[in-house]
Amino acid sequence: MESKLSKAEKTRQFIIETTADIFNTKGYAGTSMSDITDATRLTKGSIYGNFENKEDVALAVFDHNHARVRKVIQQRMQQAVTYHEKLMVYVQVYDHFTRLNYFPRGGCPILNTSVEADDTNSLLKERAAKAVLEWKKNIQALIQEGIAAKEFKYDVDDSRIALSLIALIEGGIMIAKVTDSQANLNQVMKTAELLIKMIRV
Amino acid sequence: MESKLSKAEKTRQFIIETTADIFNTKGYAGTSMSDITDATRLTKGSIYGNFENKEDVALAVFDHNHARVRKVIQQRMQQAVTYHEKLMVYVQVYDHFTRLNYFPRGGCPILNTSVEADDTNSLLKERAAKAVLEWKKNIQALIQEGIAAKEFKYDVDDSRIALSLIALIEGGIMIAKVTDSQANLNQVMKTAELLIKMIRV
DNA sequence: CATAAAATATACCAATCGGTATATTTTATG
DNA sequence: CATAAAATATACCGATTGGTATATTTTATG
Repeated sequence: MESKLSKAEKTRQFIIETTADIFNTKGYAGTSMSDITDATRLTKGSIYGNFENKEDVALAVFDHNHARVRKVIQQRMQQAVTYHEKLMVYVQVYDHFTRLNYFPRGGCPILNTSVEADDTNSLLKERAAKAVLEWKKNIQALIQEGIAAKEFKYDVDDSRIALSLIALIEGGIMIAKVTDSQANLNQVMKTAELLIKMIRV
Repeated sequence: MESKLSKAEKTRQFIIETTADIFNTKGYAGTSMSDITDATRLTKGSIYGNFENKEDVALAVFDHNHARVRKVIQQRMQQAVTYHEKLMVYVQVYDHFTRLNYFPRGGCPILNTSVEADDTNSLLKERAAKAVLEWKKNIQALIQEGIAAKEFKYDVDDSRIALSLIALIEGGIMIAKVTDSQANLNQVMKTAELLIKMIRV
């Protein structure tokens, strides 16, 4: 019988899922192979049978964590009708950043990976950079469609708005996590809301 | 003769200065004692004679890097006349973030330390949190003085503006560093400028 | 310039690091 | 149910980790 996932594929997925939070809290340098074997209750042989090395696990984990966050956003965005509402999904999601458990423990994987890897690990950096630029592109597309639908002003600087929204979110998360205050993120999200309001016709 | 600094104090300062960039690029977990001895050409005995442990070095290095950034801002702010100009110092400084070498290699120490330490090191986290809240307080004070001087609207939400400015800057730095694009930070700083313009009477 | 104290270097520690070669077990297939 | 292949476990590697006890050197002082 063809099982959907081979044993190894299942193990691989299991390793990724059980170490997802570890990498996202302790970081790449801070996570050891023994952290991985302890958490999975597997041995090194099993880990190295499914991954090339620690970096390879970290890369797969980043993709997994990133996909998880994306999924939450996309899901909510489908419910939204207007483009204004669609953009506001970001504000709403990060307004409940702490409470909701959509997010992997340790916060935003893009932020964590970007900040750790930008000077130390080119492969992880590349993934994080791609994630940021893809995110930017998605927001720009929403704005452009909103313009076409006469919802947003025709001369909106979509690139600037997209980058600023991302910066507010990621910077807001940084502040909220280090000060242990979701309220601080909420205040930043109010400015994000203002930014979105300002581009409406 | 009373020398200003004792030998040990000079060595301590030397260790802090020569490892400042290392900690800020590789992070706390990523920096090893041998990184420190290699860079300083000192031995472990000398390092441990002046610091309790690695964490103790990292804490001193954070204070040093943070003070360095603060100094640049304060210096420029003294030249500014109006409160609008004072707030714009942030925009101007981070508009040249990459070019200028005020900043320690590795980017913003507050961002780096916050993101790494918020789930792993309570002492470093505490320092970073203090730095953020002090920064926030300073911006709020500028806004309040600007209000008193009839330069800013009387009903400005100073807390929200302060947090949003910080978020834009730190989020913008994250984006710029991971995408290797100062231009991305400049676009975010344009929004910061807009934010500052909006509170004027 | 002798001497005590302070600062630095040397030599070492057990533990852990990431990684690998090989043995064992589990799985799929005829 | 035998067998080959795939997956996992065992046992090990040298290097490096953060840290310390002690020896040596440098500094300040009477």
